[in-house]
Amino acid sequence: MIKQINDDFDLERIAQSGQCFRWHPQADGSYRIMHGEACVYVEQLDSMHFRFDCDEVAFKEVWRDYFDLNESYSAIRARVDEESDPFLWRASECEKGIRILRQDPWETLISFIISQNRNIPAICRSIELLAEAAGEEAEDRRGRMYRCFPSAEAVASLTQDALLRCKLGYRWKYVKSAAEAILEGLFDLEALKDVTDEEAMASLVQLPGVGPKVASCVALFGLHQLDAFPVDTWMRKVLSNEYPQGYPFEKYSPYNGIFQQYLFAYYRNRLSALK
DNA sequence: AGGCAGGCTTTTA
DNA sequence: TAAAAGCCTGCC
Repeated sequence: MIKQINDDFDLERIAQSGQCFRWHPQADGSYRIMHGEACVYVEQLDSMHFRFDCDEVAFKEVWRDYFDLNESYSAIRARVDEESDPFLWRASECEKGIRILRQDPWETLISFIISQNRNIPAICRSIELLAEAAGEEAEDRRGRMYRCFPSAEAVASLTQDALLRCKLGYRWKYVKSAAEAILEGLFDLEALKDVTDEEAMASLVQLPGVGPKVASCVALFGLHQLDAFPVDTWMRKVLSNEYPQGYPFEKYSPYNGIFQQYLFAYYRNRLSALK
């Protein structure tokens, strides 16, 4: 099924943006993308055309929403002025095509708890091991098996040893207690979609192993709060090197998170070697 | 009280 | 050997 998308949409840039960990490049040039219970193959044919290996119903009910295709990123990007903010302008020109995926809040929470103090290949490996250990098995459209992201119940039932075999290290306790809090109804992730990003952050940081960085990633990537602005080691460098007099958050509200993605990707993927 | 050093598992380059 | 999309604890 071929779709024409008339907006910023670049699979490779999204894959390298660090927001998703279950996009697997295939030999045929497509990505195999797992999301909750679902799996799809997507191939970019040119700047506007994409082959989705799924039926129309799945596209309408799952993937159009997941890729946030009802939002115009080019319109949001047009808010940046080359004269007044040349660094962000260059970053957004170079990285246009990134979109903020509407990922599952639970999967996002666990993924970013796992991400702390680790690089991306290691994060992806732990998530696959966790899916292997506790996720339901399913078959994709090409007849290959895959593992869904495991439920809170399945994760909560894993032993310390099983979690350590997923290479979680000291984070195993954080993963387990987050799963237990959700399972016991002490923590309602879905309800956080309806509160402000400040309130969601305040709530998320109460979970053990969740600090400001992980909480803002969950708000942005899992709750689709587009104003959330994760600050990690790379963003600290961007802010101190490029915006020593302060970053204009008010100017880009309520889309600070989208611009954060351009800055982060631009700095990490293109400029880091130069500095 | 609030800031800061040190520790934490493992992988990657 | 250092750094990696950090966070927690304990100390001052």
